[in-house]
Amino acid sequence: MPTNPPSEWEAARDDFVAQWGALGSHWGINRTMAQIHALLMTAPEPMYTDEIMEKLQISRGNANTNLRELVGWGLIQIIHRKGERKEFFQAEKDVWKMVVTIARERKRREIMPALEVLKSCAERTKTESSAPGREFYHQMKELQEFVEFGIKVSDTISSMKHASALQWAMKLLG
Amino acid sequence: MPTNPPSEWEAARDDFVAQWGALGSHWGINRTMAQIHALLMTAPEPMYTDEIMEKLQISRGNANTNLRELVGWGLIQIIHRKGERKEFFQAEKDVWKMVVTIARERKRREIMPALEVLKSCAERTKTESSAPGREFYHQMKELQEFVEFGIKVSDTISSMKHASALQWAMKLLG
DNA sequence: TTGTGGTTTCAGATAGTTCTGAAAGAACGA
DNA sequence: TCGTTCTTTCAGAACTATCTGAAACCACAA
Repeated sequence: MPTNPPSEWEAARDDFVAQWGALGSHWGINRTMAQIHALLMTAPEPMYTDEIMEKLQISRGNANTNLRELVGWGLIQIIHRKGERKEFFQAEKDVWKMVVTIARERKRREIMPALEVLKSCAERTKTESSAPGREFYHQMKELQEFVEFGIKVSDTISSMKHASALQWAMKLLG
Repeated sequence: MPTNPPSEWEAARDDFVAQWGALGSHWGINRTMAQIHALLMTAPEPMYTDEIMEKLQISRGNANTNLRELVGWGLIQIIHRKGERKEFFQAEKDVWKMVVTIARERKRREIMPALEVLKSCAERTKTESSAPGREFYHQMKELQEFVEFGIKVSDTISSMKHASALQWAMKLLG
């Protein structure tokens, strides 16, 4: 089976997939998971496991695990085609929805647990009387308030439609 | 040399250091680097290498490397005390300044290179004529514009004083 | 049932990252 | 110059995250 020479857009796509993978790994997201996501984001049609394995040269186990993980994040969807037994996968293509999804998941998985620790650190040292103890308490409190505030801002923006968020941001910049 | 029982604030601090380390590693920052940062953030006085090694139970090489890295990020400062030969380290304690610093560095190190790839992907496929090719071009363009916009917003907010940013955000929430 | 096409699991292998510790280097005072 | 104190470097060790591949599993049709 001869492979056609890749068109320019397919070559560019390979670069995009590679870069998205690298970016992901700088941000604590498994490289392969990010690559699969990039691949599906730019796929003209939904893809199935074997195509993804082939394209990224990865094993079935790896593909399966990361596809499930992406489904867990809500970044891709499983598609069942009538008459077809196998599962197809398709990524959300809307950038705004994608960003909102990622923000929601990271908040749930990482920010909230961290916030709990900050709260507990503050709570436990509320009554410290030494100077360093009081200093520590204030710092935890400040950090806690900052994070809570950030969460509120993020939630507010996330709940906007893309257009409203854009309009709001334009006002900030203008 | 007998060690005094740790005060409550010191115990809480250990939790904070551990959690900050874990959080860092979820976000692509080396665990030790994040721990050193947490330690210095909550240090009543500037600390020197041996104290840090002792407190975190890490080797000299590890401590040195990560301290340099933190200096490179602009998150900690080297302090020279008169009469003392060794270097002391001290972290920025202002949360707002800290966040702005992190945002600036991540932009420089990770976002800008990624943006370049997006631009190049768009540029290279500007004239594609196939439907998937055009679709890909539009997607890269959209992503590029989104990122550029995000950078502008982030720069604008970063250049504000903490108080102004707060005021602005209150308006958003209100 | 049994066969087929597809998915999931997971023990062990691999690769990538981080850490250690010892040696070399640098700065300084005596 | 030499000795002391502190910092830097880096080869190899240790650790962690990720990946492979094969076996088990599952759903369905014949």
